[in-house]
Amino acid sequence: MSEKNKELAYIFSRIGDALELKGESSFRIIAYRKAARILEDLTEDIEVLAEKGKLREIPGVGEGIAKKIEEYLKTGKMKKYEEALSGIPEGLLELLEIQNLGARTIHLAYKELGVKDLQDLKRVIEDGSLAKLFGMGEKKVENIKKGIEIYEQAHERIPIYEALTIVEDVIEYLKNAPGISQISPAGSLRRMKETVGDIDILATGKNGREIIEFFTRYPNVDRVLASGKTKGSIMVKTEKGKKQVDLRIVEENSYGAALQYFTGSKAHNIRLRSMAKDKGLKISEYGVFRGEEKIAGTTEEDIYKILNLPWIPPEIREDRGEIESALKNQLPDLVNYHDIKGDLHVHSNYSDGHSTIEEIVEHAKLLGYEYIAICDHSQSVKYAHGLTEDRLKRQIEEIEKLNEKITGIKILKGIEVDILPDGKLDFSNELLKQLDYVVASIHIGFKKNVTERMLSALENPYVHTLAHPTGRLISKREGYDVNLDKVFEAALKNNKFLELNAYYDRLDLNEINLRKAKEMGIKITIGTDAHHIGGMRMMRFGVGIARRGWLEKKDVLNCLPYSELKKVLA
DNA sequence: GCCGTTTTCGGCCCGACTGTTTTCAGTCG
Repeated sequence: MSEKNKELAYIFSRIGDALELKGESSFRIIAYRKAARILEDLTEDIEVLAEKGKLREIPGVGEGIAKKIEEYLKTGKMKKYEEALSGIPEGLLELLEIQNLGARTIHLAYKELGVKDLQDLKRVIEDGSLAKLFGMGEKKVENIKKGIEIYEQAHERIPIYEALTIVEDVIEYLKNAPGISQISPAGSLRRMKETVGDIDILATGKNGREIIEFFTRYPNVDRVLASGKTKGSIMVKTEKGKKQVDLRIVEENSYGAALQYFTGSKAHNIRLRSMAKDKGLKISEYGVFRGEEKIAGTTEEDIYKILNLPWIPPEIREDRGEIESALKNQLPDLVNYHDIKGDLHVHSNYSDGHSTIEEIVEHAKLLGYEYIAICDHSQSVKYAHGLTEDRLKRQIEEIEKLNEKITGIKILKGIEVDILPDGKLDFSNELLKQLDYVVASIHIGFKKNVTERMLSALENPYVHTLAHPTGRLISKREGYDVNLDKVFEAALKNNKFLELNAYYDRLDLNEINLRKAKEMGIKITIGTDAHHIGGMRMMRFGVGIARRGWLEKKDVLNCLPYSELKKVLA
């Protein structure tokens, strides 16, 4: 939320890395990384918490970390950070991201061979000096070399959209593998994170080796990284480069335990295993054990049940309070894809979309929607062929005619009206008044008084929703310079909705902000911002992120049936 | 470094694989 939260999260994470390189106690390292993760997730402003003396109330923040936070907030510096990084060259920490290469080896290479960055590392591999170090050898070096290769071509995270496309194709292919029975995506993909590191698939079947071999013959395979009887790993060619896909085969009676384990998150799993331990049990990817005796493992539900927990949906398994809620039997009843009754943000070929209104409507019917809102750009957004007043009026007429003609679905006359650099809206109130649904957003002047402009838009009686409130693009840009706290307050006060833009590169608001909005009592709309009918399928990512933000059906405007939506918008 | 109705000290999730080792360390997920 606040800049300071992010800065501190970054600092603690770097301290963790630095201490790892220096061979510090692993528990201390874990403590720093945990603090980093929690700060990253925190919606409250750390400065505010510090002022109120509430730092120690944050789980994972004890005396030591609290003091360091205070020191940083007061002085802008942290002695521990400088200490931890001292004597560690700039390029060394980055090497921790390379597969098959860990802190011990990096440290060794640094001490013995003066390796300071990736370039040095490649050099000592080529000249053979790394292999000669104590405990090293040809094969280890060969694996590190492979790790570097993967790091260089595929280490960036994969957008959920791309990952899902790949995994669905691979799973479709795997259904024909000999003797395969159950198949599921696992990992952060199953948790619907906005980006994923790698693609994990879990399956059961009679002959693991045969299934893995079948897997390695997947048509788009670029290279086989590993192929055994329980695990296979391939690089798949995609439009955007090569991506790694892992397949694991487990026994039928371990499927639940393995699925739970490989879905993660790591933090969530550690909590579960701790709880199990307190009960004298042990959880592994093979099952739950009391001593030697296996007492669960076939289904995920069984694993949770043994800990007296209801099954927890994958999207919220992040150790962000879901276990506490589950213990109290107060898990949210998360919104589902089939709860969505319409798409409230679609562009037509009137502005920069590629589909006609009729095509969009037909497609919306196919998706089972009750309504659809056409929200094209307004006149000032020239690059998107924004509608002039005249063209908007023509569109209104077309929609009115279509509404008389078609059955089974309602078309809402909408607009995505720009909030101009001076804070005014791009159309007059007289015109906006004629529309069913008004979305306001910023496309011009990202750095110019964004907060004030949004606040004034939220004061306008004809605006319903603020679209993509932070303006971030996941793979491209940071987002507006905006004070979201103020925007949220204004939305609440004026009874406005905030958008979860489901376009895979936006996913804006993100899960953390969604949860905050929900807790404040602000309702959310999920819109795809589709520019062609194919883009309307982005709704599933929107719902995935909504679930990660703990949203329930009642928190989402477009879960309302048309009759009720109409009343709310009026 | 954090944490605690079993502990204010002594724990902190678990197992597999690999490669380098004569019994284990490093790395991964």
